[in-house]
Amino acid sequence: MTPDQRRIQPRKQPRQVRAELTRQRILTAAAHVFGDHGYAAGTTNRIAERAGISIGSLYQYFPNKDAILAELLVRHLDDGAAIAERVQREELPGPIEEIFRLFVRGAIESHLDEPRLLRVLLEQAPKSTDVLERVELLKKNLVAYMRELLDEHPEVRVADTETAARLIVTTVELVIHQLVADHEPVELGKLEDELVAMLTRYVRG
Amino acid sequence: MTPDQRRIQPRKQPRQVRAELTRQRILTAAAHVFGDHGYAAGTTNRIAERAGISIGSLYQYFPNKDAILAELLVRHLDDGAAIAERVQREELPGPIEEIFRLFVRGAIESHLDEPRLLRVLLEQAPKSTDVLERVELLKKNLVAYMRELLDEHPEVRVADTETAARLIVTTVELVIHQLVADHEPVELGKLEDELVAMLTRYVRG
DNA sequence: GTCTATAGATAGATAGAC
DNA sequence: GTCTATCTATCTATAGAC
Repeated sequence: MTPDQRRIQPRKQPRQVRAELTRQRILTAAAHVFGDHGYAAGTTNRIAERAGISIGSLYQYFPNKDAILAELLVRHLDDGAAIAERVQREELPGPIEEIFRLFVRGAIESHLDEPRLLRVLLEQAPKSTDVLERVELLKKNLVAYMRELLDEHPEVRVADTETAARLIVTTVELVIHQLVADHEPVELGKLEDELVAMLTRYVRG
Repeated sequence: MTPDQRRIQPRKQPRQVRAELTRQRILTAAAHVFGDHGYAAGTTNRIAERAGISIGSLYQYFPNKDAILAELLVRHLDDGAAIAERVQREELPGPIEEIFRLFVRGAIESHLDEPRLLRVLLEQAPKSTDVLERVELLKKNLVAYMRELLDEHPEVRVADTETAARLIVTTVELVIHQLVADHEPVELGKLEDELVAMLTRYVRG
């Protein structure tokens, strides 16, 4: 950026900030539209309309429809990774039940915002190889971490920790995707309790 | 049908049989096409091509694309219901672990044929209210039956059997959808064992 | 920078010949 | 009954005015 450009716009709301705001408006609108209508019926026209801009403007911020989807998914994955990291730092100690509870609760939290959107993202959206790789990598990391945890924790008595880790990660992911989308928050507490109980009793043998 | 009509076509391959055969050809082709390409890219043209008929003929047998999807899904649901009934007749006696094994194995069996198709049917296909109601009803029945089973079985020590039944049915359904599609048959045995173990230890407290 | 208008592509579905 | 040819609708994406 040259000094000239800085002098031209000395007011508030410099270009980049305003542009970033519009980007966010589009992403938020897209999240609602995809969540409400699904992938195919979540048209770029609808997104632009909901964002309060024209279709032409939308294409100034994103090269195509799938780029919007990809950004929404990456955003969610980053959330998930952040939560996973947080959990991994916090809870080396404690009973296995508490560890599972942190894990499950983190997963629930990261799905509370837009549960219907997430099902669209993960189930319907055509994923680019790039995004697919990210998903696979994140899941692989989770499984590896879970296996390590099972191997090291004294309470755990399951034999095949690799299979167990995959089963646990898959179960938590899938059950939460479905249950968060279908149930009221008041019931989520109970489901969390039962899911944690199921996993705990499983690994204790 | 009048006597005249009977006399006009005395050969083999009466109309209805041949028509039913064509219907089945279309459904089989559609199963492959949807499984391979997904919902959106599973076009009626591709289905007709794979079935070896023209697009016009296809529309003589089905009113629209979604009717084909719906019939495939209903067919699968009927399979599932049949298996559930079979299990319900067989296994009042025996340890809870064996009951879960029948349940899980039945679920796996009914997904072995066309796992990728099933994911498309259940995740991507826009479901009509009619089909949605059928799915809900089947699931409700399964949950009710599972709850009854938990309530009556002496080994079961879980408190909230309603929530537990829903968690179990959801877990089996989702985990199997995903795992059958993703894994080789050789691994399915291990996953079955672990899933059964998880459920058994869960309800035993 | 934002808009309107529209190009370009492809889908589902139908008409009408044979 | 089956086909080809085509209609209609709808979507993504772009061009060009302001």
